[in-house]
Amino acid sequence: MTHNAFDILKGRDFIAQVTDEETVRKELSEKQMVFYIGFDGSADSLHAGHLVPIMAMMHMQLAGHRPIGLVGGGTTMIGDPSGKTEMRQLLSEEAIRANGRRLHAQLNHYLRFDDNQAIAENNADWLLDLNYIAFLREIGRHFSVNRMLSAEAYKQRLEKGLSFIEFNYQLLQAYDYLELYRRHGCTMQMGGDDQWGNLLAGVDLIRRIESVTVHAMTYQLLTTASGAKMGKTAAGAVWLDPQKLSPYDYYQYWINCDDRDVEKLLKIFTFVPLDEIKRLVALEGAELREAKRVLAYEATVITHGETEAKAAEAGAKAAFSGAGNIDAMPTTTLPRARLEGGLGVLEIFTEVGLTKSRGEARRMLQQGGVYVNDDRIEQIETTLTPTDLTDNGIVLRAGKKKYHRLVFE
RNA sequence: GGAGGGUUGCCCGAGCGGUUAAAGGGGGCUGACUGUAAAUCAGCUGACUAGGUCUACGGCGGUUCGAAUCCGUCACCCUCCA
Repeated sequence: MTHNAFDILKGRDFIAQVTDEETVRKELSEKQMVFYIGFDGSADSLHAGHLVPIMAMMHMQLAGHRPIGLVGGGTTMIGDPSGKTEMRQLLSEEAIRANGRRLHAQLNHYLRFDDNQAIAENNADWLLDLNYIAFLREIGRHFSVNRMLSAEAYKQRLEKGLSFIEFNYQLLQAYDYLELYRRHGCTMQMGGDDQWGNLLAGVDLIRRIESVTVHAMTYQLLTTASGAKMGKTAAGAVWLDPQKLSPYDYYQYWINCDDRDVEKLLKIFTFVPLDEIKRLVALEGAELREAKRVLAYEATVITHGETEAKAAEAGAKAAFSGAGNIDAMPTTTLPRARLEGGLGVLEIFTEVGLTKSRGEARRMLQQGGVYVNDDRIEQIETTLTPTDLTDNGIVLRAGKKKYHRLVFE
């Protein structure tokens, strides 16, 4: 086993492209490197898609390197057109600032910032007050429009339309790198593979202005076996903020992954050693669920901590295999009087969020997807009363996988 | 600045005065099969006091017994010309 960060990342299939593999590998094994990853400030929480860069940063930090978590308070004012089909809604400065603070707070769960082991920056600090003319003279002159236009990242947008504000994005990101090089001696930028062009722009800029060779590395853009982007579901992003997505649901997201993705996900989203992963994914058929359990548990530990991960696991066991702790299921507490008065099944399913509307609850019931205490409900008018109580509560289930427990006081 | 094209449900996309809550596809949901997997098949997929009403085809206004469909206007997007 090696402790070289490069080999670790490579072994776990993070890496897509590197400016100079040999030099990067060498530098990573010989000295502490300061590196940065930028996070877009357009949402108020990170989501599972961001975990790839976060995990990469964690591996790097564990190997002794120093991460800079850059929040794009300035660049988000512009919007990165790379790989996007259309221009994003521009947010207010205030909203972007608030998002930036929350993102830094979240990064703090994953990286150790004490003793300056990691650095939190926000490019609003140097971008917002830039002088346009000075910027053009110092930075703009180093950029070739011809080359920018030929970049893959802009191809799609050249057909659909690209505004000048977005076209500037790359210059700003390159300038960020320069700034971080100057402030902190940062010599490596990492990012998703769609960022390759932007990263290289920064490398070029630093070479031209500072006559120094710095590096860039991209990690794979993950898609699931069925072709969807990692970290997105039809219901929305898989948020890392427990307020926005409960640890129970977070655990469910991972355990429900496609068989074909387990190995990839274990490598990227957990710290499980490679030979252990090899053993886990060698399991066949239903046995593979053991690997998924490890994946879900470990991933949940990283984001929500051990206590929450155990609770999520116990809740899942209670729901799906009759063992575990029934109290750990998603639960809503209601006044006992409501139960005594009779709780309409359609109402309560909608109230706890198992269905979005009464209409949906009705439809699901008609299709046989509404269960109370594991009994299928057939009558639309069914109401729950104290006789339905088992173990002091009532377990509602929508379809096969969505459980919710009611308790009364 | 000029000419033309466009804006439809979660997404793509048909419709071009009534029979359109709006074809078709994707996605999603439920059921069957299973392993909380995939694939497959079937059904469903605006809301509500559920068979009756309300809201919906970029915004507003108009014509008409009746409009997503016609007219005016505003906004945004695209293409070509300057």
